[in-house]
Amino acid sequence: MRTSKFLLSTLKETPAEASIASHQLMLRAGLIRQLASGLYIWLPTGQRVLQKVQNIIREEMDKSGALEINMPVVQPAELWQESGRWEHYGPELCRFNDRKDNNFVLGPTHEEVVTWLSRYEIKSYKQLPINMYQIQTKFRDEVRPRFGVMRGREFVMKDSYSFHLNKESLRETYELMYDTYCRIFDRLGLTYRPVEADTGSIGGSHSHEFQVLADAGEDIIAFSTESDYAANIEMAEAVAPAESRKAPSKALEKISTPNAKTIEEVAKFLNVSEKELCKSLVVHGFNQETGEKELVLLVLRGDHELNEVKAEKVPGIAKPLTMASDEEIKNAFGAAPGSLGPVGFKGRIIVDRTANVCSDFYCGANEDGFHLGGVNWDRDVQNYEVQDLRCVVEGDPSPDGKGTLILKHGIEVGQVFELGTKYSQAMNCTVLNEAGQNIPMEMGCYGIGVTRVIAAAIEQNHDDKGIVWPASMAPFQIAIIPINYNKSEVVRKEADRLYQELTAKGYEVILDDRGERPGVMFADMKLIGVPHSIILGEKSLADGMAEYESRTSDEKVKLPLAEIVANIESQLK
RNA sequence: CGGCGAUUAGCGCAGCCCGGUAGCGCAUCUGGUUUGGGACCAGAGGGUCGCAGGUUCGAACCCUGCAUCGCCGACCA
Repeated sequence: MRTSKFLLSTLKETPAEASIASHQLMLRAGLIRQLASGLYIWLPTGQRVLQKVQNIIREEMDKSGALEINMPVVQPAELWQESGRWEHYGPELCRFNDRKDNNFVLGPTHEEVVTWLSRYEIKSYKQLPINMYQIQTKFRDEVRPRFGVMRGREFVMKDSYSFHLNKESLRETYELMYDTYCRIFDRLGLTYRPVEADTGSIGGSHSHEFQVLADAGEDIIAFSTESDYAANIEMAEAVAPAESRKAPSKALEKISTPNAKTIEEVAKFLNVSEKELCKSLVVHGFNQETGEKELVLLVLRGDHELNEVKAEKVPGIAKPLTMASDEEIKNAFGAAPGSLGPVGFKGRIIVDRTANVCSDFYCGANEDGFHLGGVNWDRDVQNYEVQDLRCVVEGDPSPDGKGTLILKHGIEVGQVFELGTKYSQAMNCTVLNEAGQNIPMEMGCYGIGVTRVIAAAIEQNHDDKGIVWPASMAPFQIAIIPINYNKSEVVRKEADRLYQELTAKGYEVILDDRGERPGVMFADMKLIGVPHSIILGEKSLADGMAEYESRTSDEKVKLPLAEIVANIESQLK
């Protein structure tokens, strides 16, 4: 490619809307342009990267035996009504009507469509297992699109779906996909970790996420210092403290705490550590026998945070987790949030494992402006349950008993699920087994955020000059930077000759034939992150020399012209 | 969806408080000079000042509403 025939579209200044490195660099390097909130155009440079990532994914998926298909972006609402997700998916699912007033959705994912497909195509266990994938555009009307393509509304995803006669077969393919994903992310040159994950709204029983480690990541991952244990913080278990609760040593007392409402304020006012307080949160729940709505009080130690995913999984707590309104709280407790506590509360109380070993603690008195001190479980509060409710913090013991936990930010670039029969049962997707019985197929699903992978790669690989692509993703492998291309015939001839030679050998080369000043060319090629550069100048050429520069080092190496190609080829191997 | 903020040339911004000729830097185009790390000189083009309404002799500026974009939070295969 010659720059004069290309749309380089680099920017010297950073557009104001971009806050993280990958977003800024994708705009500056001319990879993407924003069309509207969460919607992006992929410019030629970006499209080249996108295609490289897609090709790697496609190669590895094909190698794993998966079959590529292509499903429509637009899907009939009936399928979503069948699966039940028409009601449950919420406003993120973009719905619309066609001219005949039929309901449709823009596909945020394709479980329904692929299940419909299998229902018609798969009749016999002899056709199983089968794994079908596509690389395709998805649309999710995100509440808050941000960080460029990291969380766009429209994005490219590789999604695959496997169908099985039984759980053993599903587990085999799950493992195969897990390994395939490792190979894909290895080839993409990413630093990542597979971690145990929650299954979220897609449902299912068993799941791993593939997390690219980066400070800009929106997820938090817990790792063990001494074992392979790694889990999304949503899933990471806070094990029950080893020490047992101390016996009460103080009497219950009521303390006036004017204007102290938050844990921080109360701790400061009482001049005690936040660990000596317990915080009380009120959420919606329902009676498990009658189904009647009720408020549930969750109690955590003052310095801990509620893990909403864990709370939602407790039977009798509303899903999605909903905090009670101030009015509901006032009616049930006689006090506003900021002065709530378990003492005297008649409803259901769920206590976090760690809060449960607190003794002589402080909590709200259920009277505005007052807290209680010297509170003790059993003595002062009798009817409560104990659950794991909190987010783990650094230093907590690892759930596998080996080492302690550390926390890091991650970008979720892939996830694998064992779905089981959630969709096949709801949508009557069955197969005949050897005994001639119709049974619902076991399903798995496996996704990779293709566009997000690119942002994640840049988060991990950039410097102050621009993107430093992993070799497998770079839009071009080699840049030829001729100084005085438009004036010096010697330079122009050699640049053109090298360009032809390298292109003929199948390398992806960009020749900067704009005749720009050297600094401009150096800056642009670094910004878009071309891994290898050949610099041609009149003086060096007179001595039969050219210069080589790698994107990862600022040093230029002078080499005889005759060796320059062989030198680069050895590095590209 | 809540809180905050922004919207003026392709990009980054000033002008608004205190109403009266719409500006700066970068980018673009022309000519010249220059050519080893985002040059210089001279000139040129480019604006419904987000939209609608109001106040006023007169609104980028004051007032009201709306829209869009962003940030923080909530949310999220």
